Order: sequence, then C-alpha cells, then structure tokens
Amino acid sequence: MGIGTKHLSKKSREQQIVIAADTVLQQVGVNNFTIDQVVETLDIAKGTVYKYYKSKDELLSMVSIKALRLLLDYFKLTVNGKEGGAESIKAMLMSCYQYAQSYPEYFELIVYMERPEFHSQMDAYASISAEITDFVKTHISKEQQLGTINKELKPLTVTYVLWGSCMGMMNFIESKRNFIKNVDDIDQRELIATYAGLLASGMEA
Amino acid sequence: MGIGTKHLSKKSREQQIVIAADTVLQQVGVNNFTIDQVVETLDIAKGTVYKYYKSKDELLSMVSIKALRLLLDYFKLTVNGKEGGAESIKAMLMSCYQYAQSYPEYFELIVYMERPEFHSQMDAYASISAEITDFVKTHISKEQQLGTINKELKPLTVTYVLWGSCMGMMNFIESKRNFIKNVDDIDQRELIATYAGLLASGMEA
Amino acid sequence: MGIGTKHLSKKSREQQIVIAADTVLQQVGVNNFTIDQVVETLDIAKGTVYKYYKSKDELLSMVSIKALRLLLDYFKLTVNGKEGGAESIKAMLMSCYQYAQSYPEYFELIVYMERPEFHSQMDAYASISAEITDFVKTHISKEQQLGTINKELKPLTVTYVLWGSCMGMMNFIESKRNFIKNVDDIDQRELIATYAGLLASGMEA
Amino acid sequence: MGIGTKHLSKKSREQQIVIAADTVLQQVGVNNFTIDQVVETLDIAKGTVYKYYKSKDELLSMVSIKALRLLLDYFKLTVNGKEGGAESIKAMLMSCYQYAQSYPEYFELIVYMERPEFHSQMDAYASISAEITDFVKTHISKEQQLGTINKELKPLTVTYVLWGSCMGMMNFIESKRNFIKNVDDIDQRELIATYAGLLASGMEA
DNA sequence: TATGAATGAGTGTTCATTCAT
DNA sequence: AATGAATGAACACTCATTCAT
Repeated sequence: MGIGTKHLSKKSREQQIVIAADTVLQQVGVNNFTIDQVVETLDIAKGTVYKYYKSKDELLSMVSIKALRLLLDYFKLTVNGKEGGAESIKAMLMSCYQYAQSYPEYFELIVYMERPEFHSQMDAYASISAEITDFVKTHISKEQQLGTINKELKPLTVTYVLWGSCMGMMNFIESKRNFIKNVDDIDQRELIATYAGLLASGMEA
Repeated sequence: MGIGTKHLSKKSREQQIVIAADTVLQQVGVNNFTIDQVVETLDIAKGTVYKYYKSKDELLSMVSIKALRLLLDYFKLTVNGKEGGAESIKAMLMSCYQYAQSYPEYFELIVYMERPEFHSQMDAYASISAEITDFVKTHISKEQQLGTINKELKPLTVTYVLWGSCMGMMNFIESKRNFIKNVDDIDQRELIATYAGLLASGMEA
Repeated sequence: MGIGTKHLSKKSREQQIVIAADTVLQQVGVNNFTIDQVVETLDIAKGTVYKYYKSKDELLSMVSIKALRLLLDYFKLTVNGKEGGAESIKAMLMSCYQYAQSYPEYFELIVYMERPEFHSQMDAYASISAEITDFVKTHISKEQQLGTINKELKPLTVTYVLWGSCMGMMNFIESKRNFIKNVDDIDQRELIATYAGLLASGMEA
Repeated sequence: MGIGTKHLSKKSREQQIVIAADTVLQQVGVNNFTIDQVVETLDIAKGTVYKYYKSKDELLSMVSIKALRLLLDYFKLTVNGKEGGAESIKAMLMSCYQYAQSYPEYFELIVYMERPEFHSQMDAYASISAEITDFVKTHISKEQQLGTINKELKPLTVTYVLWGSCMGMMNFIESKRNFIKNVDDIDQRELIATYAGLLASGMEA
C-alpha cells in the first residue's frame, strides 16, 4: 500500500484515479485497458475505484473528457486568429488528423466511446462532446454570417457531418495500414487533405 | 445430432456453415458472435466448422463477403441507368446509408473487419473489398472524362475518401442513437443527405 | 460453494491451492493435471487460482518446490552422519531411486519441469533446483578435500553428471515396466545399485 | 489426390507412410507431430493410415525403428576396428551424444517412445530396441573375456545402465539450455566427456 | 471510506479416431 | 483397399463486478 495515499479528499481521489487510468491508457490502449492495471498503478483497492466510478466504462469516459478537451484545444488553436472561410474548416479537419497522429490512444478511446454498443449514459462524455459540438457549430454560424459558408446549411447538421466523416477518415487510415497494400501509393496526408478539401469546398457559399 | 445432415458435399457444407454463421450474426451481432452458436444452430460438431474455416475470423470474413457483395449491388443499382455527375456520387452515399439501415448487422460486420487489430490475411475479404474499390474508382474516372467531376482529383484517393468518411457517418448515426438525445432534432436522413451533398458538390468540376 | 472457505488469508489460500494441486497431482499425474480438477477439489472459482498463480505451469512449479525440497531432504539424510567417500555418492544415487519409487508422481513432475519446452521463468523452481545443485556440489568438494574423490573432477560438472544420469536411470526403470518384459530378470534394485556403483567407483580418488 | 499413388502394394504403402511420417517428424518434432500432417504430405486419406497403423503412436514407433537403427549404426561404427577396453565404452557414449546433436528429432522421438505413459505394445520398437541391447551386451561380454572390463558386472545390467543414464544426460543437456544460466561455464562436450569417463573407468577390470 | 479476495460464465481451438460409402 | 467428413471431449485463461469486513 502506497504511503500517504489513504483517505484523500473525494475530489483528490477522483482525480488520482482518472490520472492513473490515463497513464494505463497511454501504455496499453483502450482495448487492453483493465481496471486491474489502474488499481495496480495506484496501489489502491479495486473496490475503491468502483466507489467512485460505477463501471470501467464510466472511468474511461472520464479519461475521454481529457482527450476531448485536448481535441477542442486543437480546434480552437486552429481557428483562432486565422483567416476563416471554408479554409478554416479544412484546417480544423487537418488538425483532427494531427491530433489522431499525436495521440493515437486518445483517438482510439474516442472511437471506443462513440461505439453504438456503448449503452451507459456517460453524461460526462456527453457534456464535453456537446461543448465541442457547440464550438464547431458556433464557428460555422459565424462564418455563415461572414458570408464564407453557404447559409442554407444548418450549422448543427454540418457539425455532425464533419465529426462523423472525420472520425471515419482517421479510422480508415489506421486500418488500411494492414489491409490494402497499395494504400501507400497514396500518401496519408494527401488522402486526408483531399478529404478536407472536398468537404470544405462543398461548404463554400 | 440432426438426421440427414451428415456427409454433405464439401461445397454444401461450406455454404451451410456460412449460412448458419450469417443467421447467428443477424441474431446477435458481430460482437456477440461465437462459434458455439453456429455449431448449435447446425447441430454439428465444433471440429467440423474448424475443418472448413481456420478460425472464427475467417468464417466471419466469409460472411462479410456476402455483406460486401450486397453493398456492391447497392452501388451498382444506384449508378446504373441513372444520370451521372456529382449527383451519382451523392446517390451512392445515400445508398450506403440505406444499406446500413437495412442490414445493420452487416454494417457492423464490415466495421469489425476493417479494424486495425485484424491481423490475419483474410484474402477473401480483401478481394471483394478491392472489387468495390475498383467499381467506385472506375465510376469516378468515367465521370471525370464526362467532365462532371473535377479532373484534378485522383480517382483512388477520392474512392478512399468516400469509403472512409461514409463509414464514419454510418457509425456516427448508429452511435448517436444512444448518446446524444437531441440528435433527433436532426433527421437522420437530412444528416446523411447533407453529408452526401457536401462531398458531391465538392467534387464537381 | 463450500462453507467456511471464503476469504482465507492470502497465505492460507496460496497454501490451500498448492495442496489441492498436490492432491490432484498424486491422483492423476502431471500429464493429466488440469486446473479444473484443482478448482473442483477446492470448490472455489477458477479465477481464484489464477489470482494466485499466473498459469498452470506456475502452479505446478510451486508443487515441484515441495517435490524438490523433499528430494533434498533425502539427500541430506543420506549424507549426514554417514561415512563419506565414493560410498556416499552411491548412497545418494540410491536414495534418489528410493525417492522415485516412493513418490512417482513427484518424480514425473520433476521430469516435466526439466523439459526444454518449459519456457517460462519459473524462478521458484530454479531456486530450489539451484539449492540441490549446491548441496551436491559442496558435498563433492568436501570429499575431494578429504581425498576420497578424484580431485581432478570439477564439482559442478560432476553434480550435473549425477543429476542427469540419475534422472535417466529413474526414467528407464519406470518406462521398462511397460516395455521390456524380461526386465524383471534383473532386479530393479540391482540395476540401480550397479549404476550407482559404477559411477561412484569411477569417481574415486 | 496424387497421381499414381493409388493401390500400391501393401508393403509399398506401409513404407510410403512411414517415410512421410519421418519427413513430418524432421520438420516439426514429436511434440507437434500430427496424423493430419502425414496425410497432407502424402495426399492420401486419413483412414488409409489407420488401415496400416492402429494409432499415431504405432506409426511413430515405426519411425523410431529407423531412428534406433541409425543409432545402432553409430554404435557399430564406434566399436568396430577400434581398440576396445573401457575406452570403447566411453566412445560409445560419446557417439550417442553425437547422434543426439546430429538428429535431435530422432533423439526426441526415442525419448518420447521411452516414456512410461506409453501403454501400447509397440512390438516393432521393442524388437529393434532389443537388438541394440544385444549389441551392447555382446560387446561388453567380449570385453570382459578380453579382461578389459570387470567380470563381475552382468552385461545386461550394464547395458541398461549405459542406456538409461546416457538418455538422461542427453536430456539434461537439452533442457539446461533454458534453465540453468551458468551451465555455460561448463562446456557441453566436457560435461558428456566427464560422464562417459566416469562410467567407463568405473567399469574397468 | 477503503478493502481485496472471490466470483464464474465465457470461448476459441486441437486432433486422434471412427465409420459409412 | 481407400476415402475423408465428422466427431466431441478437453482446457487454459480473462476480467468486470460484488460484498463482507
């Protein structure tokens, strides 16, 4: 038993567990993530984890908040202070690619959280997810008012389109590493750039 | 042991097993699919299945061939005899949505087969997968020659963009059934139509 | 579920499992040993066994520690307080025979543990194994200093010779029970005595 | 189905199967040997193998005849035309080591055949085994008459001692590759030479 | 609040042997 | 004599979750 780790404040304990879960995630990925590893990392009892988080998935959803927050930062950095227009849409999609490359485990986690089989409520995840949605939606609205994006498009709809298709593209790139041999003819970056370009130009006013 | 099912011809048995696997798939989905269920469905010995298919995943890959072939049919039906242009691209994407709605378990299976973790060769899957890729690629080339699609786009690249992003959109729609409550504000059909429209118009010459 | 067996202390449980494994071993032998039998014997959950021992082989290695420790005791009893010389070497080899007769399952287990296919670390086994090696080596050195054993022989080398050849002899005796019918012409005891005598006299100073 | 392989004479078929079994053995070793592989190698039906050999082990015992015959050749080559005496005993043991190094799969097979668990009769194996026994026994008798080997030793007993202990030594060398780290301090050849030397000198008149 | 031992259903895979044709 | 499809028992190992202390 670790020294000095007993009886932390509720909040400290929560954070401690999430940080440990994050550590484990980075080491083994979502698909090999186990509560046992978290417990071993912290040297606390398994029951303690379940005191704070109802299930493994709820704990993972807490980690995914960090992941999504980081992604939101990527989006903000991409959009702020830059010229807007459809070009900014393309830039956001590219930054999503960059994110997936830099934090593959986080990306994998997000994919995991987005799976239909995910029955639980996962309010926390939903909340930050909504924040991202809002950010993108707002950005689109703004651009529409500036006249750079087609005003007939519903911002929320477009946001979902961007999110869904982008996740799919990232996933495709990952999986094709093993499957299609001649995928190398096409540079990953070129692929994602083409994707982003098509979507962006399709949105132009 | 069922009567009259012994000593089928090799081909019959192969088909029988794949059909049973398909049946099981429709009932429980990929993620709960087990060889035991297939065996129980047919009332044959487990070893028999492994005589014909080396592993669970190889068997699933045989089922996925049916799934992909069906999807290819959807694409062909959509494209043939219709006016072409970017409009035909949109139609293909919409037909993909239709497919995912009609055969959710098949769609789920395809997603499963596309996972990076899928190490095995799965030649059969790769083959039909390539067939679909070819079909789409050829269609795009044709349209480019007709002047309806931007000639600067590489057909293969675009094909991958369509496939990856489309899979992502289907996935998104599926997952949002459980997650975001207010996704209902947006009609699924509207969402996919917007996605397809954006991409298609982005590809116009 | 057995009553009163829940929540033993960690050490108790460990011992309990090893004892049960030992029991199973005595009943069916190494080659038919299964975790399921251990679990059934104790009426505990399978997972419990795997909480304490990473694998079937690790559990077996714990049992083999008992087996080897017992063998070491045989050696010690044989050597201590007796006249030394090459005669003591012969006595050790004979005691090894006695051991194999008295604990055939243990002997079989040791053979199992010595197999090249045994990849895992099995530190525990290696440790007690080394202890035996040391004991014999030390005994040989001592006798060499007393001038009863040929000083040109390397103690460690001789130890390995004794171990390897002795294991072979035990094995031979076991196997010939089934194979060569007329082995009975030769008394087992005579056989092992001859073996031990030859080796011992070969080692004399 | 291979062409021209149907309806061979009984003897030809028997030989053909044993040769195929030998081939498989060399490729995968006893522990991974399966009837399926033999059948695949020959492209004949499984049932055919069982027509000629009652069990997998009986087939293996036929292969082991080749293995033992080869070993007997090694012994004969070692003994014939050389100076005799205890020295020839040492030479035989060394040639056994050489054999195990040159034909590890054969050696492994012999070990397999010698296991106590081997219930079947395996007459064929017993027969060639007896031939080797006889050869060694005769050699020992001869040397005893020449006065180089202690006449009080029973030739058959000594033969068994040589066989059993030698098998054990070979086995030991194999297994220690993985287990005892410092076994490298001792050269394999030195180990076996020491063993052979001890036994041989113990037998001297 | 924290513990942590215990649970136990779940599953993919192997292969020697049989027997109806 | 040859076939070869079918058998089916066997087994190691996982891990999210619970609950008595």
